[in-house]
Amino acid sequence: MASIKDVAAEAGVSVATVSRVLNDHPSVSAEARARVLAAVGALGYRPNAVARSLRTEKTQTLGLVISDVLNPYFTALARSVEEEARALGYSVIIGNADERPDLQDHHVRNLLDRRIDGLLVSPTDGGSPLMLDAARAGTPMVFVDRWIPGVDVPVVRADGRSAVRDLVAHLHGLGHRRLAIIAGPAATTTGRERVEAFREALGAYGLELPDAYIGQGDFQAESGRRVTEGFLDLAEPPEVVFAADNLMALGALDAVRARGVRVPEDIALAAFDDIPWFVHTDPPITAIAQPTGELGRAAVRALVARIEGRPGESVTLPARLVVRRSCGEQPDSLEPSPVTNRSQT
Amino acid sequence: MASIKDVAAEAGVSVATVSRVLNDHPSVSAEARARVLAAVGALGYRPNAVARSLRTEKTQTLGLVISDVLNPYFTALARSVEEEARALGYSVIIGNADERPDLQDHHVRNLLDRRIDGLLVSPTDGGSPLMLDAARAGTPMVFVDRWIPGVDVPVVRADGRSAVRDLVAHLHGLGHRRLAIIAGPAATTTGRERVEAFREALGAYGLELPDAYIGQGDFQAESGRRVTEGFLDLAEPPEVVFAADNLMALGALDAVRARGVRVPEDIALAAFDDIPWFVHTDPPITAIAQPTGELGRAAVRALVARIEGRPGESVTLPARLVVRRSCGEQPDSLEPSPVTNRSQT
DNA sequence: CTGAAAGCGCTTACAG
DNA sequence: CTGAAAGCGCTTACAG
Repeated sequence: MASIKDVAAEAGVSVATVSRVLNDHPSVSAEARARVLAAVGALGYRPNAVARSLRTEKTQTLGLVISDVLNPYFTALARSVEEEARALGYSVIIGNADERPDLQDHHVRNLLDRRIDGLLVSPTDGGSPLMLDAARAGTPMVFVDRWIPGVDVPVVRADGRSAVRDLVAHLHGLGHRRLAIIAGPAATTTGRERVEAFREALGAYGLELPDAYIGQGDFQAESGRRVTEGFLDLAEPPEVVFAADNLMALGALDAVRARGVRVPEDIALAAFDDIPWFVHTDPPITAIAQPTGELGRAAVRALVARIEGRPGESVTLPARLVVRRSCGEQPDSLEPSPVTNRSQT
Repeated sequence: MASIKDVAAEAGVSVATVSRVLNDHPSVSAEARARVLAAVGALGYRPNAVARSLRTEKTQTLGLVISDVLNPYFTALARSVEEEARALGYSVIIGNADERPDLQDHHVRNLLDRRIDGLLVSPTDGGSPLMLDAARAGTPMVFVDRWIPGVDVPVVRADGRSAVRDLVAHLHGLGHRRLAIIAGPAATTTGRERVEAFREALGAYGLELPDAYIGQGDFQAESGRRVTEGFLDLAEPPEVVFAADNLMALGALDAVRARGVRVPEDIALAAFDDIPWFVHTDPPITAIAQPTGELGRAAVRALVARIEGRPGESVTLPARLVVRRSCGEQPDSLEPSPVTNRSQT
C-alpha cells in the first residue's frame, strides 16, 4: 500500500508538503498542491489512519458500550448514535455488553486501549472500578439511557415518570386495581426508576405495589417469561402486567400464550419501550415510547462537546404513552402508522 | 497516560524488555518479568493499541459492513460475528449501509483507512469499484448473506431453495394458486435468488409467477407496504403474499391492516427470515428461518483463515420453513418456544 | 511556501 | 537474557 513517502517521491515534493495538502493547510502553492493531488490519484493513496492517530493523539472514534444489541431499543439507539457521529466526523465502535458486567468491562478496556476519543455508555450495573477510574481520569464520557449516580458525567436519557402516570391512569380508568411489574435489574437506574415511578403512580390512586407483584427480571425475554409464570401461579394473580422493557414483554407474551390465557380479557399487558411490532402483536401492545433517535443524537453532541473541551450538558427528554388494545378498550385515538413510527429513531 | 518508557524507567529495564514481557516473549528473566509486571501494576499501564498496530501492521480488528442494522436478521448476524471474533481475539467495527451504496462505500473506505485486518460484507448492490478493487488488491474479505458474483471471495450464506419449495408445497396444499412475492432489490443476490426460487417452486406445480405478482421492494418496511397496496388494488389480487424479508413483511402487515383485510382469511402472508415476534403477531407468521448464528460464526472463521493465510472456504447452510397460521390452517407441529428460538442466533 | 527533522508508542532484528 | 537502535506512517514546530 502506497505511503506518504511514495506520494512525495511521485510528486517531487517533501512528505511535509504532501501532509499539508492532505490536511488543507493554507500555505501550499497551487502548483505543489496540483502535483500532490495528481500523485495521490495516480497511486490510489489513502492516508493511514493508524499512523495519523498515533501522531495526533486523536482517533476520531467514539466508543459505545451498550447493554444489549439484540434489544431493538438499543439497536435504534446505536443507529442514531452512529448517524450523528458520522455527521460530526467520527466513527463509532460498538461494544455489546449483553447485560453482563464482565463483558462490559472487556469492551471498556478494549476501547480505552484503542484510544477512542470518547465513550458513550449505558451501564449494565452500578459501575466497575475500571469505568469509574476512566471517568475520574478524565476520559470524555457520557451516559446514555442508564447512568451511574455520583459520577460527574453528563447523562442523556428519557424521563418516563409522566408517561408511567398516564399509563396507570389509563389502567385505573379501565377498572384495573391489581397491577404488577416485571422489573429490570436493581443495579441499573432504569431498572429502579421504572418500579419507583410505577409505585408512585399507583400511590396517587391509593393503590399499593405489594412485593408479590414485583417480579425481578433482567431485561431479557426469558426473565419476562419466568416472572409472568410466577404471577399467573399466584392465588390472586394481577390484572395487569407491566414489563419494564420490550424483551421482557415478549417473554410475558410467551408465558401467557403457553398457558392459554387471553390478553386483555384475562390479563392486561403493557411495556416500557415501543417497537414497530407492537402494532401487529395479538393484541397490539400499549407501550411507553422513548424519543430514541433524539437521545442518541443528543448523547453524541454532548460527548463531542466534552471531547472538544466544551461543557456538554445532560439532557432529559420525556417519554410518552402509546395506548393500544392490550389493556382492554379501544385506542383513544388513531394509531400513527408504524412505518411512520420508525422515523422517530 | 503512562507509556512503555515510563514502565521501563519504573522497572529499571529497557523498553525492549518491557515489550517482551508484555508479549510473552520467552527470553526474559523471571526477575525482570516480575519488576516489569510490578511497574505495570503501579502505573496502571495499558499498551497503546494504535502504536502497536502501526508497528505490527495488524489491528486485530475486523470490519463488518452490513446492509441494515435495524433489520433484526442483521442485528443477530452482527452479534454472532462479534462473539466469534472476540473469541478469536478480534474486535469488530460495524458499518451500517442502510441499503445505500454510497453509505456502504463510505464505510468500506473508512474501514480500509483504519487498516482493519479483514472485511466482512453483505453487499447492498452489485459492488462498487472501491469494493472490487479492495478484493483484487488482496484485502482479506468474505461475503456474508449476500455476495457479488465473479469476485474471488468466499461466500457464507444460507440456501433457501428447499425451504421455499416447502413453503410453496404448504401453500399449494392449502389450496392457494395465486401467489405473489415482494422482492428485494435485483442488485442483491438474495433479492434475485428468492424470486427465482419462488418461481421455480411454483413451476413444479404448474403455476406461473406473472409480473403483476412480483412487487419490487427494497428490503425496507415502507416498500413492503407500498407493494402490498398495489397487490390489493389488482383486479385479481393474489391469495398469498410472500415477503422476501421480515421488514417488508412488517410493511405488508401495515398495509393489510390499514385496509381492514384479514390474514389469513382474505390473504395469506409468509416471510423470509424468522424473528421472535412472528410468534406473537396476529396471526403468527409462517416464515423461513436462517441459521443466523452459525452463518456469523462461519463467516468470521473463514475471514480469519484468510487473514492468517489459510484458504477460508465458502459455506452454504440450509434455511428451514417454520409453519404458523398466517397462510391458513393450524401448524402441523408444536411451535418451539420463541425464547428457545432466540438461542439459534 | 517548503523541507529536514523530531517524535508519537510501540516491536524486533541485531549484537553482545 | 538484555539493550540500543531502527522504523512503522504520519504531523508539525522550526528555520529558511
